[in-house]
Amino acid sequence: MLVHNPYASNCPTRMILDRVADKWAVLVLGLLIGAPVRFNQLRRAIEGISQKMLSQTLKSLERDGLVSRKAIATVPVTVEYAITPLGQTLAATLDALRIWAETHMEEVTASQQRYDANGMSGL
Amino acid sequence: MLVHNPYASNCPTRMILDRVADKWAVLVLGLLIGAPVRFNQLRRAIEGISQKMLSQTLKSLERDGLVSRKAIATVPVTVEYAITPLGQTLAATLDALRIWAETHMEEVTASQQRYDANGMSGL
DNA sequence: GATATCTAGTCACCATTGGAAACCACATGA
DNA sequence: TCATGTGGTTTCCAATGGTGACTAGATATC
Repeated sequence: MLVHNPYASNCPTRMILDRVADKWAVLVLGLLIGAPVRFNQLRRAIEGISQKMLSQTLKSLERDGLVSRKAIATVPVTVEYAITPLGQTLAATLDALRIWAETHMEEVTASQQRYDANGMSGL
Repeated sequence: MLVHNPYASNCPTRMILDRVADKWAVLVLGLLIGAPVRFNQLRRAIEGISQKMLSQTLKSLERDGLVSRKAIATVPVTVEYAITPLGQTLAATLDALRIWAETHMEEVTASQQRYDANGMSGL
C-alpha cells in the first residue's frame, strides 16, 4: 500500500529521493560508518570530490540529521563528522545498492558494449 | 570483503552509482515494474519530467540493459518500454530505499526544521 | 480542405549546477 | 619569510537539466 506517491512532484518522498540520488552523499555516508572522520580526511578519501561539493554535501547531510558535526578547538580548528543513528539506517539500506552494483556490474557493462556495437549497424 | 573501491574515481562500481544516483531513472524503473508502459504514458505519470530527460533516461536504461524498447508499427508508431530481469533485481533493491524514505521522512523533515531554526541563533 | 491532435522523440536556448582554483585566517616549521 | 596544514567560502567557467518549439504521418474536427 502506497501511502505517498513519489510520482507527484510535491511528495516529500521525492525530496528524500533527491537527497539519496546524490552520489557524493552516498559516498560520504559510506565512509562515516564506523568512525567519525575530519573534513580533509574525507576529501582525500573520496577521489574527485571538490571542497565545495564536500562542504555542501556535509551541510545537507547535517541538515537532514544523517550526520553530526563537531568542531574541536584545537590549534587549527578540527571538525569531526560522524554518522547519526538515523544515518546508520540509511547507510545500511544503501549498502544493498553497493552490493547490487558489485554483483551486476559485469552484466551492465556487457549490455553497454552490445548496445554501442548494435547501435551503429542495427538502428 | 570489498572487491572494488567505489572511492577511487576509476572504479566501475562508481559508474553504476552514478546511474542509480539519477532520480528520474529510479522513478522510471519503479513505474515499469509489472507492466510495459509507453513513452507518453510515462511522461504523464511522472510529474515534472521533460521529454528530453525522459528520452535520455530511457536511452541510458536501455543501454545498461535495465529496460527494453519495443517499437510497434501501429498507426502513429507506438513504443513500449519494459523492465528486464536485470532491471527487476535493481528495482527490488531500490524499493528498499523507497521504504526507508517513507519510514524516516518525518524524522528528516523534523531535523531540517530544527537545523533551520537553530542555524539563525545558535551558529 | 485546412487545422488540431496524437504518436515519439530531437534541437536550440537558457538557468542552474558542479568542478577547479584562488583566497581566507591562523599557527607551525624550515 | 615562505610553504604547509586546518576547514571552509568565493569566484569563474564548463557541463548538465529544463522549457518550449519543431519534425512527420494519420486521424479527427471544423
